[in-house]
Amino acid sequence: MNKIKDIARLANTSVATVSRVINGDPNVSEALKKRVYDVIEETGYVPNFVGRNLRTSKSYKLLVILPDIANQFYSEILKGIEEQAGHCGYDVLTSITHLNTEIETRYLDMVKTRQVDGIISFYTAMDSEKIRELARTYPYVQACEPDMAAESSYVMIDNEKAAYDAVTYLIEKGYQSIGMISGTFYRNSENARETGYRRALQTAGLAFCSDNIKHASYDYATGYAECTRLLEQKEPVTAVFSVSDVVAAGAVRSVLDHGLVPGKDVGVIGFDNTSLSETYNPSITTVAQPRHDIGTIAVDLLMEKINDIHAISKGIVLPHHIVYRQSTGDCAE
Amino acid sequence: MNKIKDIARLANTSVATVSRVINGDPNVSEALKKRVYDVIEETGYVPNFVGRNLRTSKSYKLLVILPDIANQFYSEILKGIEEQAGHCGYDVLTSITHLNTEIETRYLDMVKTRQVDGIISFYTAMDSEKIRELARTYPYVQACEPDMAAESSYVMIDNEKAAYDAVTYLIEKGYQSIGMISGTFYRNSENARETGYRRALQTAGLAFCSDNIKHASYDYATGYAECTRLLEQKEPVTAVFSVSDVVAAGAVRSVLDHGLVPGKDVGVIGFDNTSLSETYNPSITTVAQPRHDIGTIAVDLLMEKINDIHAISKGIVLPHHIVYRQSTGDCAE
DNA sequence: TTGTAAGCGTTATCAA
DNA sequence: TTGATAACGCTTACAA
Repeated sequence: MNKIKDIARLANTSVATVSRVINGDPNVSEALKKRVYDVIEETGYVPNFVGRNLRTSKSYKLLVILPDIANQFYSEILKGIEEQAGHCGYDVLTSITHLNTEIETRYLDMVKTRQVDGIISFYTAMDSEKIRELARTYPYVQACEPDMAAESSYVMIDNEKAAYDAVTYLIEKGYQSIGMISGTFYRNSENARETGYRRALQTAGLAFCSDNIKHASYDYATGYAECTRLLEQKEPVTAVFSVSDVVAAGAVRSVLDHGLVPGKDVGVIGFDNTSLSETYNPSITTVAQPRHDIGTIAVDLLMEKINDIHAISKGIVLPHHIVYRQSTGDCAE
Repeated sequence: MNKIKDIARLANTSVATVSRVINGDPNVSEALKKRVYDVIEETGYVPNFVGRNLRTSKSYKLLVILPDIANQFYSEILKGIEEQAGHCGYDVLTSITHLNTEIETRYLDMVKTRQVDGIISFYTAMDSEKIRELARTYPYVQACEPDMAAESSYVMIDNEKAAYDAVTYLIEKGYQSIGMISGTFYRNSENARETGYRRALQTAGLAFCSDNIKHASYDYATGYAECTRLLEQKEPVTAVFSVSDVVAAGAVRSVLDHGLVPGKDVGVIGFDNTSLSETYNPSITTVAQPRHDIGTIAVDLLMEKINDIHAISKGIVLPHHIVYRQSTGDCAE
């Protein structure tokens, strides 16, 4: 494998000059520049970035840590991240933890071991103190599901208000007995959304009944099962607010299997506006997050920390909106 | 930021010894080892892997290049890759090209610039000659959608036979006029599947009509639109074989909107056994690929090349199977 | 404009 | 068992 030294020898010049040519330094004569380019062309030389990165203490790589790629939700966010990172001259690498702390540790270490310049994380299973220490010392930004105790920069929506808005909409639609299918993983947002759910009931003067909050994994089957419980309990619900679209899809199916009509007999609202909510039959009303913006802003926040690790940590809250579809009787067939 | 030199000074020893301790060299006295560990603990020292990687010419990182993360299909494959890579002491990084050649080039270069030890690619938009040269010189394995001219190792299913099996099943179910919704991106597998479709018709003595092959993007909307064309053309089809589940979902919806019953009036088969095919209403019969095995085998093939870049290139073909669901009248409600 | 040489943080060779 | 030091491939003062 050719190194810069070989190129210098073949082009009859010094490694410094070759380096200058590679890095577009204008202070190289046209003749020499051409000679070097020719040799690079001939030999197919590619600089070793490990050597470069060591010397410059920069990798121009960002790492995005996702809990789970199966979640449609992250696709559009990632596009925003890549777009903005590209503007800043950074490449984006992604890793998936599958909610495993050991794996997460390995990837978090990539910023400590200088293999990436910063990290954007969408979920952490680590304890707060560890993350706090990390965020204090290395560029680290949280998105969507921040651990507030970490005191890092973060970007997210107002989950409490989002839930409040969704449930309030169900109430406006005339549904009186509203259940919620929450989750068991993302406790921060789940708690916030449960709070919003209760506040909406309270504001409307509806009674809260703890039986009406169920908890599902983020999959279709448990969404189906928990909705079934809500529909078959002593005081059945007539509407369901779910913390995820796939769970809402399971719920809709349960409604159908009970001989009820989604959006008429039973209203259903999901969360995240994933393509499933759009394509499911019937289509599912859902709370949409500004995914692209979440991505670009996460990068901006990270850049601030990369440029100055002591930059003040910012929390940025972005607006959400509801997408109205058949499962609440909107957007008729 | 502490470096190995600092640790050596604080522990009153040499950098060589610290390096030995870090790397678990047994030839270090217990006393010294403890002293070094204590200092590492106190200081929170983390070795700089860029320095290490430069010295050892190894990164113990693999890069997986995906065309598009929105595709559910890759999630399980990625798990297989991560599992097997873990066994081999490698971390897995992922990048998404969005089918953009420029972006793909940037990520492919990571193996040339020595930032990763090898690459597994699920789709390439580059021209064959470039990929051939890359695969000759660096560890590079193709999965699912190989460019055969690249002469790299690869792992995939037999797409021709998979399509043949799917269409033959529709014929066995009694459908006589079978359409196909192919795609416009993954030409290798699409061509193979179109060939399999035609061979199945031929084998059954059914006439092939070019009007019966439509081409959709890999999304719901065009699946819906193309199926609509198949159902409304002069000689309407009574069954549809689609190269992707999401397209099949659109097709199913179109069938419903024509007042027809999927799995009875019109049979539909999708491809990839993504969760959508399982959860869609009605559920969708589909061709399943051995996703987990595709992942582990891709890693094995890559390791062979990492250990010896001149190792012979292997093509591995894995079995597929059909998952029977409602859209072909199986697996009754 | 060009070249020499130090240095990035590590590992590994060699000698002690 | 330990330590001194060269080397990995590159960038960047500094000197010429």
